[in-house]
Amino acid sequence: MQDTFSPSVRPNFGFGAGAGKARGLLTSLTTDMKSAEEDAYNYTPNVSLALPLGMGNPCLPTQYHTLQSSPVISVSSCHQTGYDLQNENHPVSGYYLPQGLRPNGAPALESPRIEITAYSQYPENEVEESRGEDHIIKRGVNSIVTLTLPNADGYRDPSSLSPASSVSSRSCNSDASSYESGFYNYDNSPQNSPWQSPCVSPRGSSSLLSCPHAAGPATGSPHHSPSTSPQIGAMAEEVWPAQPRGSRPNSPSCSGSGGGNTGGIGKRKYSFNGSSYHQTYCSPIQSPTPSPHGSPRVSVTDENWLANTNQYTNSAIVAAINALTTDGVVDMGEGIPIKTRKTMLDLTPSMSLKVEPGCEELGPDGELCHEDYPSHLGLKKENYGGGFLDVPQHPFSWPKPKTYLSPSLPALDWQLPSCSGPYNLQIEVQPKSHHRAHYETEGSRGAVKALSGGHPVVQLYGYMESEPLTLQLFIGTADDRLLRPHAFYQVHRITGKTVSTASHEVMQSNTKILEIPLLPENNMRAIIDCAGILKLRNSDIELRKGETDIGRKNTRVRLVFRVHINQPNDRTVSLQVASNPIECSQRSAQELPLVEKQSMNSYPATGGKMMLLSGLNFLPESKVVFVEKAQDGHHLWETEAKVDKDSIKSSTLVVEIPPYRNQRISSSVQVNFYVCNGKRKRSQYQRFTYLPPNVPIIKTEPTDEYDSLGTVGLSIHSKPFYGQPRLAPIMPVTEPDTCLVGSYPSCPPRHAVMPPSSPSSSPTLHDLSPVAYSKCLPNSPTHAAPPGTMVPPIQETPCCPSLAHPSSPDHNSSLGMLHSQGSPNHLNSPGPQGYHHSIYANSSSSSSPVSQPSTPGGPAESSFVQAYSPSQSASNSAPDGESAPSLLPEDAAPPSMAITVKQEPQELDQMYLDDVNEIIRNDLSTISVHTHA
DNA sequence: TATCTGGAACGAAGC
DNA sequence: TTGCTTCGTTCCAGA
Repeated sequence: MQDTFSPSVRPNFGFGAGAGKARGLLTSLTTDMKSAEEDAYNYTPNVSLALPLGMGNPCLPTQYHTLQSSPVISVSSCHQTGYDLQNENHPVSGYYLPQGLRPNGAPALESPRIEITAYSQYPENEVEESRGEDHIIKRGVNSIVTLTLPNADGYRDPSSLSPASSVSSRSCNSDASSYESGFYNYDNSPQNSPWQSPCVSPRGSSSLLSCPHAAGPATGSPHHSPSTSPQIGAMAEEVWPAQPRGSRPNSPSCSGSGGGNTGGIGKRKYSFNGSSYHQTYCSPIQSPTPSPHGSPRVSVTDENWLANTNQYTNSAIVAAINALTTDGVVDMGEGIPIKTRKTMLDLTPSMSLKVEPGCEELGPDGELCHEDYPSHLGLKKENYGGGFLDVPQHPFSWPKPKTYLSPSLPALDWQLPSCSGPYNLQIEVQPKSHHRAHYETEGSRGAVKALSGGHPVVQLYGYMESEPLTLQLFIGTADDRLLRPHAFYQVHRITGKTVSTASHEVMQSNTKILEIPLLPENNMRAIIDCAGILKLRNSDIELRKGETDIGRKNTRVRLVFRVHINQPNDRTVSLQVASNPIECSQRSAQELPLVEKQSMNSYPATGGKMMLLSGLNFLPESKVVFVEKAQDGHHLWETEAKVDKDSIKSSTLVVEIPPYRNQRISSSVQVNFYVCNGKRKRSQYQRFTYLPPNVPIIKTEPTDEYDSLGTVGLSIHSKPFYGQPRLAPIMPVTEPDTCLVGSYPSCPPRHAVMPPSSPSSSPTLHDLSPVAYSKCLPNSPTHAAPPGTMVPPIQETPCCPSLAHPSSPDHNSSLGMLHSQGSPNHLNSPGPQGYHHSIYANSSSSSSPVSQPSTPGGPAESSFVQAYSPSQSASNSAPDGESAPSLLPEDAAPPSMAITVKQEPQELDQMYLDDVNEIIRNDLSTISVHTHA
């Protein structure tokens, strides 16, 4: 949020070219805005510049401790590497590119921004840096203004956090919060928040020297960004006026339209051409100057904002101009909705609160504040007492992990690997695919459960220290874009007798994070029985400035787990894994067909075999459609499979595998199929691989649960729902964890550290090393990949080849990965689809010089991925040994596969998501047009 | 009694 | 513009 302007971030600017460019821009901001925009949107070539973190980032080293010697204004545009790949239809290659622009997934790092560093402009004292939401306020030595062109900071209001576990928790949406709402939170985004930038090694990397900025706000804490928004998530909550339960009045929507529950007038319309959508993109909010008041954002009036079709850039520019004209002092009041202002004001006081010991306890990273920490409680009550429901502290406590020592934790929208070096974070037990989220007006609907009836389980492998760690959990998106915090859902802490796992909430960049202890005595394994999902009113979120996502039909989420491991060298390794998608709406859960398992993942092109599908909401009229798409998104083939109507049950369905359109394929071909219950009622895409006729099929052992199904004598394979395959208990399929290009040392062999099966580890692996980063990040615009490319958004390399069990059927995937470091398998991976190679402090950087490929979206990677995707996908999709890839010689697969196999980057085929994506695409294209025009 | 759940009503948006 | 459908949000009631 807010504070994103951390010194660390600056490094980006530090890049020679980038810096120079930036300066030029400054001088000609007014006139050159367009170019800036273009940069932002197109991810122009500055690839090198784009890499925020990379080696190029000089910042890292001294950033925290050293002041910059000279003011620097730089504009950098980073590329996102892999976003577009996923979009099949993006007219604009850069759809996702504008990172800053889009909260969606664009890595903050890549978003173009303008940073202004004023050295002595502000008395050190005057500069208060708040770590964004966090409460830490630091006095910055230098004031640096960072303007993120496109996005604003607020991904979501900090305020949006519902009071922890309290049932009556207030929604973030409360009026108070609205102020922030306007901004997309990119705070976390690397761009904005320095500390999060991977490249930075908090403690000392000499490399940083190169970055003048680094010194930046040394203010003591990298966390603090001068410009940071005053708001603190927690504070916001507290500030909110108490809202009677069930009353809608507070929601913006209500106020605006006086309308119905859903938000009447205020509700956004989904037409992209119209301005309505634009409204949300608002101003760049970050105030360049540290505002004592706490309002960090540069205000841009809505009118102004709206006027521009290129809101992102324009706003950014405007913000920059404002910043310049005001010397960084921005009149927050201007352009900010009354409501917002009010909130801001309210928040002001909270700033001080931020400086709470509790937060500090966690570590230098100001971002993380434990709301629940006892130490905080007192403060909260005192300060926020009125109308705020204090969340009871969790009775459990555990030794405070030292994981947060690193000031530069990655932003929540960063794509992190699930394994790195010896460590591997895995979801041993996936959550159920449906979990009805509760509104603030409702009581809790309980913790997310596992399919088996228990709860999700997460385990960290490879960690041998005695020091406990903290597992972070937040609600992430599950659409086809990069994984990022979900704007419309927050994790909700569940407490009670039935909850065995300690936890507490923390706010980071307007996203509530549940922190759960990972204890050595528990084998670094945590049962997630303390996490529910809170639904925020769409109207509340959509009305926020800068919010670009729409809530309607955007009801799918993923549980995102992170762990930060401090290394001896003071570096921090951050791992992340995301669960399978979870449908959170009541209606969807009741109406949409869901395929949870399928008896086989692959079969010869001749087809004809019966496949048993297991899931929910199957109807007599359900249809099963096999689809093959080209990389450009075009349908190459589509056919309706024969369904055995007699055997249809609500939870099982038997379908005959249709023959593939080409019976003579020489390599496996991945297609998808879905179950359709009618218009707009389709299941997600399920993967299926057609094998060359002559390929021997290896069958996996049927799982117990399906043994009886024998109707067709089929064994069911658990299927990864989204990107991640579900592991069958018996035959755990290792998801091909992909890593960013192997920059990072491969994960330890699973046998050594890992459990036999790794179900859901997210595919992420990226090299965090700075070097890798620099190389990777800058993907060429090409990355923007042709619209509609099926290539996974982010190219990941199989992260831990070793992860694949030799014994596991999945093995193939591992093979593929081995050969190609970037395997696209993440297609399935639920997790982050793009990884920031961010290991900010990662020691391993050296390990993989190669990191290049890992770059999401990097051209090279793309191609690479394509080539292997088939196999990978196959492997991914078919964990069971049947997948062709495993069978095929390593050499054999690649080339041909590239041609025949199309990978679906995202399996979100839900109509919902499609709709949303479509809208966004349209919107973007419109913007793009304007920009170029 | 409080919490969890499932179901459904209500109203607005979308078509 | 109207009517129907879809969806989000709130409310109710039972376990």
